Amino acid sequence: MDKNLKRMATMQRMQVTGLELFYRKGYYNTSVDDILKELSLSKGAFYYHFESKEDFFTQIIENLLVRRVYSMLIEPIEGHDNALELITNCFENALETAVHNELDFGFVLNNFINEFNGRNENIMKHLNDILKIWEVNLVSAIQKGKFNGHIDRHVDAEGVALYLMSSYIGVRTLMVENSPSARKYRFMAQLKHYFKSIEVKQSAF
Amino acid sequence: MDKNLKRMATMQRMQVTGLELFYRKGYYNTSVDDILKELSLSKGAFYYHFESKEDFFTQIIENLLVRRVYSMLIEPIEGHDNALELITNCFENALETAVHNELDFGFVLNNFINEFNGRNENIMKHLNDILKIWEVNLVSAIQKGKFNGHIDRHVDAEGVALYLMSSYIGVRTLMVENSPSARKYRFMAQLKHYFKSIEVKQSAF
DNA sequence: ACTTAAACCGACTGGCCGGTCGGTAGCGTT
DNA sequence: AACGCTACCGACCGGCCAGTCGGTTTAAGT
Repeated sequence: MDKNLKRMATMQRMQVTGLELFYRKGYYNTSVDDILKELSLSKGAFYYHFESKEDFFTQIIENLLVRRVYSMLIEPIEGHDNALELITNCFENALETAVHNELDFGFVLNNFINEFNGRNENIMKHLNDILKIWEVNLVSAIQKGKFNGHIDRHVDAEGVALYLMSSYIGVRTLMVENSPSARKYRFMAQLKHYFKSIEVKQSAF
Repeated sequence: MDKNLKRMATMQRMQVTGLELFYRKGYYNTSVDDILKELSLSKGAFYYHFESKEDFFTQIIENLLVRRVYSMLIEPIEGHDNALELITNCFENALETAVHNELDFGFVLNNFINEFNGRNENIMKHLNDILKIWEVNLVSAIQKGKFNGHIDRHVDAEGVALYLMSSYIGVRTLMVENSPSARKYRFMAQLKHYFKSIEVKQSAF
């Protein structure tokens, strides 16, 4: 078990650095040696722990990406409060980390999906699974909102989820170069506008 | 001039095929030879007409991308009719071509921006210019809509433009794998919802 | 028929990158 | 002290790719 710890620690270090570099420079434009140089490790170490570059990336998805998407985009919307408020705060926080140029997982997904689309079916399946998880959880949050009387009963939960995911993914691309902070602010304002159009109309009777 | 025509024709063929392949496989994953093979041309022909792969791509942006973004995303919203209707129809058409897996230029921009972000500043500038043009035209269409009494005077035109671009770019990523046609339909329904929240409220008096 | 230049050919180079493999350092076990 | 195993080293291989260059084809001009 002690030995296993050593093994795990090295693999973890490689994966964390790998994700960081793949995110910044893209999968195909990051060589295995790039990652190894960062860690002062050798090719031998890499291929001792992983079968191939693709296997390495697959494990990164399963060990790091999935969990971080959970903690950043899914757990925050799981409560029983007003779903629209939960989602608003969740997006606000996620975009705030994006403003600071940190790893942001809606955008990471967008990047990787674009890079692997039509090129690596296996990895695409993994990435789509994560999107699916996000989507399912958004849908159920919205349905909960309808049940709790915060959201208009007539809205299409899947449609709203799709629209939310779309706008989030898209705004991240638009934030990469031009005044991310201002764009985040504008985006959140419009999101609230949109939410007003689907929340229950409480006429002032 | 006759000679120039030959020259132009060959360069045009290379650029059209180049854009097609860069779009499908990515810039860095498409070799110059890939493009040449498709056209039964040789390396010599390529480097006779273009200085480098990067120069080639820059010319593709300026000669093809810019124009097609104009005809697909900008000209359709330039009229004096109801801005929200114009934009709705424009997005509807653009997403319809996307459903059929054709070149779709909102998505092309997203792809390329992700690929070049942090890697090639020069190309990024060109791509951002196109986004800027799109944005400016959306903003002015919305302002026209406010002036013409179709859109609520209190809305933030830049915010709406950003939100529209975001959602469009994002939904294209989400359409690449899962039931694009159904998602297009859902997306358009939500877009109309959103538009209802920013159009002028005409109480039925 | 001869000249000239534009257009195009394709073998080659140098560098990078994923993956291999024969070795070895360190450490616990006996 | 000898063994054996995990973790790691780094030289090397084969393939790919952007870019080069000496040469050939084509066609217009004279």
